[in-house]
Amino acid sequence: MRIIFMGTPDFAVPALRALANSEHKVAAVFTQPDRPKGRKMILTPPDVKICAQELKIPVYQPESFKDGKALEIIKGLSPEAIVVAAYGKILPKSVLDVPVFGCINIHGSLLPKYRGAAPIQQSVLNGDKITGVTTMLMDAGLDTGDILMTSETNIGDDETSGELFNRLALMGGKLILKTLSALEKGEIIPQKQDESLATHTSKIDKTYCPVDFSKSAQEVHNKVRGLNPWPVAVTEIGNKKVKIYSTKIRKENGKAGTIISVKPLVVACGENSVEIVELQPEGKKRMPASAFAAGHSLKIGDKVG
RNA sequence: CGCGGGAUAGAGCAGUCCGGUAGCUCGUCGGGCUCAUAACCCGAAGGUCGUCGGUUCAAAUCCGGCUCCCGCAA
Repeated sequence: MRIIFMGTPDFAVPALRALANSEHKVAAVFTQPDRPKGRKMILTPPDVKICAQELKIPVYQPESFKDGKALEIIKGLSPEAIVVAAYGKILPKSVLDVPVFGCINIHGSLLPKYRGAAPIQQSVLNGDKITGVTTMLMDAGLDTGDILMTSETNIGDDETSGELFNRLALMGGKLILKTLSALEKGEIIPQKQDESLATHTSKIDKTYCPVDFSKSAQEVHNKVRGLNPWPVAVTEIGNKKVKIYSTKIRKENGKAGTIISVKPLVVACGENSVEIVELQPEGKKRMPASAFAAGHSLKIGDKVG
């Protein structure tokens, strides 16, 4: 099948690679324009662009679809399908209507649950046990199109968003191949989404980061792993701002938000407690919590948060 | 010139303002105690104080250049 691929971050890369290595022909890749990133605001190309260049596939980075130029390019490529994975732009109906097989989105949740921006992190934050990837036919709404195929997986008790991202990205790559070949053979009956089960997720930003130790240890743990590797849960220990990279749930109880053990470093929560395993103080590198404790003479009863 | 923190023993920190034999917690190694231990006690090893230059009788500390690391903001 002749396809156009649209995607931006690392999540989309395995799908692009899977397609490029398949019997399908990736005629072009659309991705977001290069953006300034990092401390020095260096202009950085999206991961998908880097991958596409390596695969010698033409790359287009339109700022907008509004002026119709991008539409002309897409029509000129005469794709049979457009595959979209975390592209980060809304496609107008005029584009959706171009390919005969339609525009197929790879979404990082089991739709209709978690429509929208950050489904993978949201599923970890909520402590879900099961998630997956969905391929769907895009329509004018936000992740509201008919479902083609799904693939499920369990979320590990200590799995981080980053780890789940990687797994789902690979699953997405496999699923899109299955979906395309089934579509070609006419073996798929698109399923309407059950609107009564639909939920939405918003973008994750740093307002999610502060940890509330009055919540249960499980909720704290979910926040820590859900926000890893970005933007990372934060709190304050000994007047220092620290990011918390990983925690373990423990059964001890105590006054919420206080240290109940220094070695290992354990903080009491509203219910049970969490051991802080790895953290990063402001201006410092990541370090084991034991190292941080060694240099800051923390005491049992010290307040955290 | 976006704002800011940092580089000192294997790790994490103090010491820098006010120059004068480099210290703390942890780890490591040896010994002791113990049924036992990640607990406790005793002891030991381990550092050209990021780099280059300047001032000085004397620099981790004061002055200037350079390199690297990180937080915030975007």
